[in-house]
Amino acid sequence: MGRAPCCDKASVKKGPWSPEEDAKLKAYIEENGTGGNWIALPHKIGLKRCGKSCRLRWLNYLRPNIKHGDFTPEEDNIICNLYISIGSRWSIIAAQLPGRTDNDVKNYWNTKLKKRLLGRRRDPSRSQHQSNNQDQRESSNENDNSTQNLSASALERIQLCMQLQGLPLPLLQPQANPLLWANDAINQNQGQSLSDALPAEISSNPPVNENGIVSSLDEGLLDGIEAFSSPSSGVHSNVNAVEAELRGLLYGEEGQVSEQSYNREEDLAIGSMDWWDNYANKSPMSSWGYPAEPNPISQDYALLYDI
DNA sequence: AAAGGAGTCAACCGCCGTGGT
DNA sequence: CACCACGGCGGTTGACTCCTT
Repeated sequence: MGRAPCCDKASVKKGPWSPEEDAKLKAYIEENGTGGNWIALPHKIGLKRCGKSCRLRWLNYLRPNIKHGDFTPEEDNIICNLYISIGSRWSIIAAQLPGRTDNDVKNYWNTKLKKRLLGRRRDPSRSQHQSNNQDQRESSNENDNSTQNLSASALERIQLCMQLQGLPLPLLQPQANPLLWANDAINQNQGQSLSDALPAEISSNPPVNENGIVSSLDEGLLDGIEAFSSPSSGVHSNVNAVEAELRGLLYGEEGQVSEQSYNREEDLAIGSMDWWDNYANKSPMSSWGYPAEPNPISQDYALLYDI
């Protein structure tokens, strides 16, 4: 049996708020507060709106000191830092950004930052010799797409997997850096089965069923790692590419990630260790390409979660 | 100029945690 | 302890705008 709806869906208005509705809601709350009951509020002021809708409208738009648009580089830093550390905990992230709402931050991440961090990929069709052969172009694009999707989803899913496995937060555990984790699994265990390649933390609590098949939750993640680690795939160096790209982006080298940086083994060491060590242990903010300064947010979060 | 695609963002949906009874 | 109502949250949707062809 499902939960009773919070309001009569048939009688409430949906969709964009009119200026009149905004004015009513704003005037009432500024004078009386919410009264501790959002559900009852619309009835009090004669709005044909769901209480939740009123709450959302107030928190995301009408509330004083709300900032819209034009996120600053510092705000980008905070969002990226926290997203990598804690994932899509938008309310926590937004709480670190005065004037920003969780909805705003979420939208900003999904539409801009994620693409900048995960979505921007070198386009082989541009760097390779131009070909007039349509089949070749399609083939190239296909490979590019699969690599692109793989990199992004693998990165996010590695993070998600770790969180769900209850592993230590990467922020304070460099050895748990998902990229390092993937790299280690790949580079130290070439030729082994994936389960053998998994780190102890995962192996001791494997997301696999009795048949040795990974749970649906982690299939994508492990697909990604399989593909990275497959000797025949030739794409395992894309972990390096992701790191190089992250560094390129985060160190302000936008558009300057070179051809060479994508397939050089040195990148593994440079990208993994420097990036994460800087991020986790030294001056986290400096690793994002902006002036180094203490990162009270990380500290606050560590305190908050007692890690 | 028009059509289609891509990007953006406000708003909705439904689940979950919590506090009150 | 169980139940209920509510607030909070993250994921998703859809309308709108802008861009490209």
